[in-house]
Amino acid sequence: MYALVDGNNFYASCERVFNPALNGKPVVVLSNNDGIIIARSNEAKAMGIKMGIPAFQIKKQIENGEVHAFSSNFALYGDMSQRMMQIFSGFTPQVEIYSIDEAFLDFAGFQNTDFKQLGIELKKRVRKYIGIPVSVGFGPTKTLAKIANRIAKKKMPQVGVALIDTPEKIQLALKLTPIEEVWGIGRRYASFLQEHGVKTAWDFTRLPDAFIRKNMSVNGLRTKEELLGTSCIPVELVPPPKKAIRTARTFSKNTSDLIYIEEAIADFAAKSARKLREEKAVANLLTVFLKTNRFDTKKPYYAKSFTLQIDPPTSSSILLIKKAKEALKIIYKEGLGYKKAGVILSGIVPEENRQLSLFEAGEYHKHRQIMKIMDKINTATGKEILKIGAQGQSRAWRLKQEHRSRRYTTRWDELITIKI
DNA sequence: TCTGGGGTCCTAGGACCC
DNA sequence: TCTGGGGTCCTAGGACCC
Repeated sequence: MYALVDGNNFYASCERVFNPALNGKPVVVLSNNDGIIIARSNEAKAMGIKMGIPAFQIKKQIENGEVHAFSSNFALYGDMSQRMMQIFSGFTPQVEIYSIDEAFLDFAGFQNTDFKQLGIELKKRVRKYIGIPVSVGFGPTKTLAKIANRIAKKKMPQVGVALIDTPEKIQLALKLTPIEEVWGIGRRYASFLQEHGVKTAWDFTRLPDAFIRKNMSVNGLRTKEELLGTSCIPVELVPPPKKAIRTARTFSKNTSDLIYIEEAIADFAAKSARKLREEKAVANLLTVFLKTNRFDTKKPYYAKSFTLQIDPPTSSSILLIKKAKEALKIIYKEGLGYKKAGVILSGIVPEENRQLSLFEAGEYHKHRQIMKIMDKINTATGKEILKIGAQGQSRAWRLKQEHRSRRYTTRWDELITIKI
């Protein structure tokens, strides 16, 4: 038996933990730059506020206090997430952290367990210690656990726990689940399947294997098997090493200024490099991309990327910034208003497997020492106190965050400063 | 005026090798 | 008139997830 546990309206719930006056009120959380809606409380959903819509569409309701809006505060959500996962691991050591707000729990070997009761207990404990409401779905496969979770949330919100443990319940659950709600069936496949008369998860399991294989690759087939109760997606207790690391931002304003863009790209490269060092890895490919505003119908859309080989592979912010600037110069065209840019590191290998070239050993160790100290200080202070000069001070491209809450759980200095 | 960010996997087709 | 077979690796594009 597997469980899928997730935080209800996770980001909105995190904000409420520190602002209980907002319980029962419409709350939304905005993306970077206060751009779009990325989380909604039930009350906000009930008002018809859709996921992913641009924030300006509900600007009025935010300003007149009808809706409470928060800029995203990922330092807070990340920390709350860790605490929540900690509670999960008190129920089984087999926990796969699937995303910031959800985890698969593997209950292999739990004989004669009342899972429903276990789910209720888990919910209670998370609520008590973390303050976040969660939903729990149990099923014999991960895909069915997902479905059970959805049913718990939609059909039995008072309990918030659902269990699929017999063939009869599997069938019923599949018939209750619209095809577009199935894990692994996205927008494209859903509309394709609907055109072929598939409305529910149950209809999908009636399709011939050959048809699924031909149109949806082996993944489609796997989903079918999982829906029928045969587990083929294992729980991953150890996160696999990253294959790509990316840092990208939308600028709050269009800019054509190469100096500012260079600064932004340098900062993205440094941030990516730091994530790379956290993985204890080095990269041998670096991609820089640059885009104009894709929503502007009056001007031609320009989006280009360029990838450079990094030889020998490195995780040094200094070297990666240098490379990123090179790549930027290749794709930068004067006179365009750029809206978004980013840096992607790939070709990632563990640091210990790194091929050392004969002549760079000295420089490599020098950089390594500098980075180590930099990371140590920045981690200890919780701020980016030490930076490479190229990352700049002006931050003209900085994020717009008009509604950010405090970093309640991770930034004590900030709290104290505000009190004074 | 204003539209996010960070990932993964699969497949087809081309380049290249013997 | 006639133009092999078998394999690997890489990349771009398209699908998916949160």
